[in-house]
Amino acid sequence: MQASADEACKLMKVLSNSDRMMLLCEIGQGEKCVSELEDALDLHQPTLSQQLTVLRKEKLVKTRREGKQIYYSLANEIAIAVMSVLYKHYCRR
Amino acid sequence: MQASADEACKLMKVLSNSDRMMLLCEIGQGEKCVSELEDALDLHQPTLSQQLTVLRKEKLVKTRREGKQIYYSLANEIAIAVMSVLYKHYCRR
DNA sequence: AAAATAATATATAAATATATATATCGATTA
DNA sequence: TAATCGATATATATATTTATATATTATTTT
Repeated sequence: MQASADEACKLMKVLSNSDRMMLLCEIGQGEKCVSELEDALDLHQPTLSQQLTVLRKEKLVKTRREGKQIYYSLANEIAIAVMSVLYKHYCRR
Repeated sequence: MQASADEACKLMKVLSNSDRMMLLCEIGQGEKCVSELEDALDLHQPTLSQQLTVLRKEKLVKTRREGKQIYYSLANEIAIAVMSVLYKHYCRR
């Protein structure tokens, strides 16, 4: 039980930051490159990059390079399922 | 969007601690008093009490006193819905 | 091909938040 | 009023966030 709780918690930790949350929402609407995310979210570039690094390390997103740009997309079913529950309750109104 | 993300995040923060997570699982199986939770989770009493305080303040649980004992039960539908998704993925295997 | 530029990432330090331990307090009942 | 159950205060330890500066990789321009 401790082990399962730790795993679940790890996901909750990644989701417990509103910048990361909004990044996931944006990326969820379709693959986005970093500068598009920067425009959408109004964050300083290093802050954005740091939060994207967290999402990458925890395997919530995957990346693909195309020239100078790096494109991000969602990569984790469980996270998507949780986000969907949250969306229904906090956004769909 | 910022506002919705903040609200959702607040819930994620409460869930991003494995002690609180396990407390919610225990309480989810039926109302429990503090000493029962203490036996189930093997935490120092103040730690337990502090985490229960967080759950109370964020309205994830409600309490009822019966004599000296205080009984805890779940009180938040959204949290229950998220826990249920997590349970399916991390525990039901 | 070297230099300049654009897009993104990393290092590090300071600021802030969270968790934990020890001690103490308050309420209820016997 | 003593014993039990649970909450709170406070100090310390630890983790997270944020800002500033710098590095990396790819593309243009010369």
